[in-house]
Amino acid sequence: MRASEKAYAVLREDIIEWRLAPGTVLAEVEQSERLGVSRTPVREALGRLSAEGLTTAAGGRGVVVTDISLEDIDELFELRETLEGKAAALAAERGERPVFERLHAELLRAPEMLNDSDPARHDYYALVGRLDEAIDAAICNSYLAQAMRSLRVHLVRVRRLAADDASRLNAAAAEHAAIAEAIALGDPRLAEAATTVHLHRSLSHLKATHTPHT
Amino acid sequence: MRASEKAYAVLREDIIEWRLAPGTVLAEVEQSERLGVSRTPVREALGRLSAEGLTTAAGGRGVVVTDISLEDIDELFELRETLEGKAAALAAERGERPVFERLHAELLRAPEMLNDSDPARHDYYALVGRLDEAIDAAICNSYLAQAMRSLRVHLVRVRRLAADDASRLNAAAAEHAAIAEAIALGDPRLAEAATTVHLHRSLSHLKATHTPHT
DNA sequence: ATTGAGGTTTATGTATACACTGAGGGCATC
DNA sequence: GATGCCCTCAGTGTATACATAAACCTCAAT
Repeated sequence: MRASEKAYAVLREDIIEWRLAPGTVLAEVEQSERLGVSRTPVREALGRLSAEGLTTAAGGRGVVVTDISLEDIDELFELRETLEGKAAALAAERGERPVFERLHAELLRAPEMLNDSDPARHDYYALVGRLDEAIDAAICNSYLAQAMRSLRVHLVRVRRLAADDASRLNAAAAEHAAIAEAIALGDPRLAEAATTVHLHRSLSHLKATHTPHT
Repeated sequence: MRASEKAYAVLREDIIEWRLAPGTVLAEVEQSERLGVSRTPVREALGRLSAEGLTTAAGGRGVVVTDISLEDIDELFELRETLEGKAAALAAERGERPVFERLHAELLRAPEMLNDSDPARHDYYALVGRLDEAIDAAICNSYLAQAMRSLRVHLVRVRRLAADDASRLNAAAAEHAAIAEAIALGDPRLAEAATTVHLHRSLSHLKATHTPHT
C-alpha cells in the first residue's frame, strides 16, 4: 500500500471515529512521525482530507480537524434529503426492478437478523449498504453519485454521536424496505416520499439520542 | 503567490478554457517545466484538480484531463436542477427580501446593458454572479453551497462549448429576474419552478448551439 | 513471423534538505 | 513597569535526490 494512502486512511479513520477531536491541529511533522512516513505523503493525505471537508487549512498555519455541531447536522440532512430524494426518484424511473424487489424482500426479513446480537447487526449494515449501492448504480448519474458519496463521509462521522438501539434499527429497516418497495414499483414520487420519511425519522432519532462527546 | 496555487490556477484555467483537451496526459515533470515550478506544487495542484473532478488519476500512470461529453451535460443539469432548485426555495424562505428586490430591479434593466458590445456583457455576467452569491449566502447551508460550487466548475467548462448570443442572454436575464422576484416574494415553490424553467431553457440552448470542439 | 522474456527507460512515489514566513518570547528603552 | 523591537524558533512551502514500478522496446527462440 502506498504511504500516502495509508496516511490518508489512518487520518480519515481517526477523524471519523472521533479519536481526533474537532479543532485538533494536525502538524505535518508530528503526524509524519506518528504514522511512520515522511511529510510528503502526509501532505497529500491532508490535502485530500481538506478537499473532503474533514479538515480545514487554517491560514498557512496548520490543518485543523473540522468541527461538526448540531447545526451542521440540520444542514447535512437538508442536503441529504435533497440528494437522496432525487436519487430514489431516479432509481424508481431507471432501476432494474428485480434488484430492488430482492432487496425489499431481504429488508423485510431484517428484524429477524436484529434479534440476534452484534455480529448480526453487521450483516444488517451491509444490507443497507447494498441498497445504497443499488441506488447509486441505478441513477446513472456520476455527478449525483459523487455528491452523495462526499456527503456520506460526514454522515458516518455524525452517526457516531448517536446510539443505535435495536428498536430504531427495526424501524429503520422497515423504512428502508418501503424505499426499496417504492423503487421496485417504479413509483418516483413514492420513492422520494419514503426517503423523506426515513431521513426525517433518522434525524429525529439522532437529535433525541445525541450524546455530547467527552 | 504560492507556487502550488499558481500551478493550480493555471492548470485549472487551461482545462476550463479547453486549452488542455480531455484525455490530455498531465505528466508532472512536463507541467513543472512548463509552469516554472518544481514537481511538488504541481503534484499538489493535480491532487486538487482530481478532487474537483477536472482530472482523473489514470491508474498510477499519469493524470488525464477528464472527458466531458453530451451525456455528462444531462447528468450535470439533472444534479444542478436538484441543487439550485432547492437553493432557490431555501433562499425564498430565509433570504433578506430587499437584497433580491434590488437584484430583481437590476436584472430587469440588464437588456439595456446587453445592447452594447462585449465589455457590457462582462457586467452582465458579474450581475448574475452576484445573484448566485446572494442565493449562496441566503441558504445558510455550507454543505449545499459547497456542492453547488463544485458543480459550477464543470458548468463553466461546458458553457465554453456553446455560443452565447445576445437573444439568449436577454432571455436568460428575464429568467434570472423571475428567480430573483420569486425569492423576493418569499415564495419557495415559485422560486424553485423559476429555477427549473431557467435551467431547462439553458440546457436546450446549450444542446441546440453545441459546437463540436476542434 | 509472432510471441515471450528481459532489460532499459521514464514516470511516479517518497524522503530529505533548504528557504521563508509568522509567531512568541526576551530584552532594552522610555 | 509597560511597551516596542528584535531575535529565535517552529512549522510550512519548495526543490531535488533517490527508490520503485510499470511500460515499451529489443532480441531471441520457437
